[in-house]
Amino acid sequence: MAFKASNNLDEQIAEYLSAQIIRGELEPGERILEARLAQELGVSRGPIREALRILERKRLVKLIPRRGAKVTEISSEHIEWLYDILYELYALVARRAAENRTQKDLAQIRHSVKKIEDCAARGDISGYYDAIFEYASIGQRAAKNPLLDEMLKDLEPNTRRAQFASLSRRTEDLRNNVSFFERTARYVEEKNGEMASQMIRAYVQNERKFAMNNTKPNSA
Amino acid sequence: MAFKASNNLDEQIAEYLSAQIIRGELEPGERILEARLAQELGVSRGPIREALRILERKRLVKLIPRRGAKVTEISSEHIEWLYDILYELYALVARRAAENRTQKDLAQIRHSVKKIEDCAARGDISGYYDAIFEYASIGQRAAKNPLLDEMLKDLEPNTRRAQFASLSRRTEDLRNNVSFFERTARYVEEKNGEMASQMIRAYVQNERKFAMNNTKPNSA
DNA sequence: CGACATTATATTGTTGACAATAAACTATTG
DNA sequence: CAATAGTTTATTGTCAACAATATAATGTCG
Repeated sequence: MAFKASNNLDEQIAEYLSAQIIRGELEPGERILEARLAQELGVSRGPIREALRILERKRLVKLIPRRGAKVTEISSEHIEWLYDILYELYALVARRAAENRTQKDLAQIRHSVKKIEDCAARGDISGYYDAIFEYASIGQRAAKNPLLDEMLKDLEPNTRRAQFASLSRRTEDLRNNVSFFERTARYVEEKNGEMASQMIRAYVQNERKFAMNNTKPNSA
Repeated sequence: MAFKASNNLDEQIAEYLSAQIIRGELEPGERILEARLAQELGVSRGPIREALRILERKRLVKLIPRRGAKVTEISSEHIEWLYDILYELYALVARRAAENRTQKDLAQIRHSVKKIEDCAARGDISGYYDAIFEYASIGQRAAKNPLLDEMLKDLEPNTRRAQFASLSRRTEDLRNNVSFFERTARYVEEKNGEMASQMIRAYVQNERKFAMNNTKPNSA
C-alpha cells in the first residue's frame, strides 16, 4: 500500500480509490474517513482531501460539508439516469466525429476497431472494455468538442462501474457488439453523421438494457 | 473583503471567485496565486485550494499540477462547444419534464414563467437572467434525472459567463424570448415531450447565436 | 552577442498540530 | 422505561511551517 511520494499524491490516491469504487470493494454508501485512509496510505490528510475532491468531480463520492465523504449510490435508477445522458451525448459525439474527423482520426479509429475485434475474438473481457473506452476516447477527440470530451471522461468511471456488475455474464454477445463499432466507424468514415449517431444510440440502448438486467432495483 | 470564519470557507471563496470570473473581473488565462489570494482574504491556503477544486469542477479554472490555477478561456469556440451540449441536454430535460412532471412541478413552472414575464416587462435584465435560471432549475427537477440536473448546474457558471458578455445589448428581444418559455411550459403541461424539446432546442439555438455575435472570435 | 548551465526566487505540495463541529454516549428526570 | 440534556469522543476544518518543484535571473563560455 506504499505510495510514491514524489509524483502528485492526490491523483495517485484518487486513482487508487477510483479503482476500488468501480470494483465495488468500496461499497455504495460507505463512508471514507480521512484520518484512517491517511494512516493506511502513509500520507497526511491534505492529499486525501484533494483526492476526494477529484472523486467528487467524477461523482464517485458525495462530499457533504462537516460530515465527510460517502461513496455514491449506483442503483438501477442511477444507471437509467446515466444512460439517458450517455444516449444523447454519445450520439452527439458520433455526429460530430462524422463531420469533423480527419484522416488521422480515421486511422486511429480503424486501429481501435481492430483491437476490439481481437479482444472479442479471444474472449478477453477486461481488454475488450479497455478497448471500447479507448475507441470512445478516439471518437471524442475526432468530434472536436473538448468540453464534450471532458464531460464524458468525467462520466467514464461511473459508466465503468455500471458495467462492472454485468461483467461476469458478458462472454456470449461480445461478437454481436463488435459489429456496432465496425458499422459506426464506417459511417464516420463516410461522413454520414445521421447514421453514425443512430448506430451509437442503438449501441448505448443495448448496453443500458444489459446493465439494467444485472442490477438490483435499488440500493439507497 | 473580510470573510465569515464559521461557515464553510471553501464554498464562500469559490462563490466569490466564481462571481468575479463570470463578470470578467478575473480574465481568461489569468493566473490565480494561492498565497496572494489567501492573504487578500485573510485565510490560509488550505481553503483556497479547496475552492479552486470546486471551480475546476465547474470549469471556471484549469488546475495544472505544480503550476497552479488559471482562469479558463471563453472564446467563441468555447461557446460553440458549450451550446452544442446545452442544445442536447436541455432538449432532454424538456422531454423528460413533459413526461414526468407532477402537478406540483407545474405550479412552480407557471409561477416561474410569470416571474420571467415581469422582469422582461419592466426591463430588469439581471432579474430576467436569474429568473430563467430558476425556470431551468425547476424544469430540471421536474425531469426527475438528478444526474442531468447536477451536470447542468455544473455548466451554469459558464453559461452565465457566455451570456454576460452579451448582457448589455439585451433589452430589445427579451419580450420575444418570453414566448419560448410560455410555450415550452404549455407543452410540458400537455405532456407533449416532443414539442417541448423542439421548443427548447429553438430557444437554445437562438441564445447560442446571440452569445456568438457578441464574442470576439478567439482569445486563447 | 547568443546559447547553455547555474543559482536564486517564487509558487505549489505536504505535513502535523490545533480548532470547531457533529456523532455517540451517559446521566438525569418525568 | 422514554425522552431529553449534558458530556465525551470521533471527525472534519483551518492554520502556519517546511519541502519540493518550477520559473526567473544571473553568469559563463563559445
